[in-house]
Amino acid sequence: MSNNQFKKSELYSFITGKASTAIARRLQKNFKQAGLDITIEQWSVLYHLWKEDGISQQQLCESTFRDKPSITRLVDNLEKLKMVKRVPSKDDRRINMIYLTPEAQNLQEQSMQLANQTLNEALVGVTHGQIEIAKEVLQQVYENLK
Amino acid sequence: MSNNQFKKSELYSFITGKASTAIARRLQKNFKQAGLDITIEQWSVLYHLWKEDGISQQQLCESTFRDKPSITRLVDNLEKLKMVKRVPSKDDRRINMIYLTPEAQNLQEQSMQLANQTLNEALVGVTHGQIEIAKEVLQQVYENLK
DNA sequence: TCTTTATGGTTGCATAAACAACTATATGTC
DNA sequence: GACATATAGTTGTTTATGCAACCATAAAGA
Repeated sequence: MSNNQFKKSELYSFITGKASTAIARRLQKNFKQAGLDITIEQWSVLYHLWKEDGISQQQLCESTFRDKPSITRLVDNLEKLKMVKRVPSKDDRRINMIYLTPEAQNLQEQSMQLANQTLNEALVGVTHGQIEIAKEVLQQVYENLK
Repeated sequence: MSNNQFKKSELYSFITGKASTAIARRLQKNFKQAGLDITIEQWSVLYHLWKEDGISQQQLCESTFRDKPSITRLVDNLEKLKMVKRVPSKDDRRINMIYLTPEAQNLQEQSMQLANQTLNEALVGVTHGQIEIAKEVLQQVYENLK
């Protein structure tokens, strides 16, 4: 039942997120090297819009696990970069629907390829089975705390 | 040999670090609730000083996986909070040795207890064996990219 | 309908990160 | 010893986060 007893040391890098920080830095570096001038946080917003275009800021909050002010400002910056457009909803005037511009649509293929490449770099020497378990653990942690 | 073929979807939350973000938020919340007024980033610096007091900023960069400007400013803020003190090295005048104040020494027990509690909250329903594998994966990712 | 409450989004403020450029001191080489 | 190079730390700028407070609109309840 309880995890109370096991050894915690070395587990604190979990908290500081060294692994995901390292992945994020590498992805950013790979973007830059390819001449892609967006931040990974902006990319994470585009990623969800590529899956479904025209969703509200609130939906972006949930799918990117960010709070409302963060999304407001990421959308601000993406709008400045002419990557997305805010379109007021006709049904509910509180809602902004966020749409990709053609320019952002063009980034999908290249950036996803760079993301895949980055994951491959990250996972050298890790087996498929280990990855599956790590995914399960991280998913469970997220479910426990969200 | 190659991880090229396996399914990448759902793995992108690895990049965005949803799990470690969730842990960090919960730890911050637990600190706050206990009346501990430090950020988790400041805590991560103190954590390494509790393990070894009187190390240089450069050593803190390496152990916390942060760059030099980040450590400069974290130490700035910790100094304002009277948690640490910069002491110029006599051997090498480029170096600041960072020492805990008694006040910071007193925080160790309580904050580590809160960190353990947070990990327990995070790992509910996860087995010891799964945790070991997740640790190995994250460690390998870090080694691959650092 | 009028009032309360909930929801979607924005703004202000403090902290932190990434990157580049910089200063000061040490080390290595001729 | 003089000059080049490396190392330790700081500063400036842009972007992002977390939290609280706020505004506008919608939905629910009396």
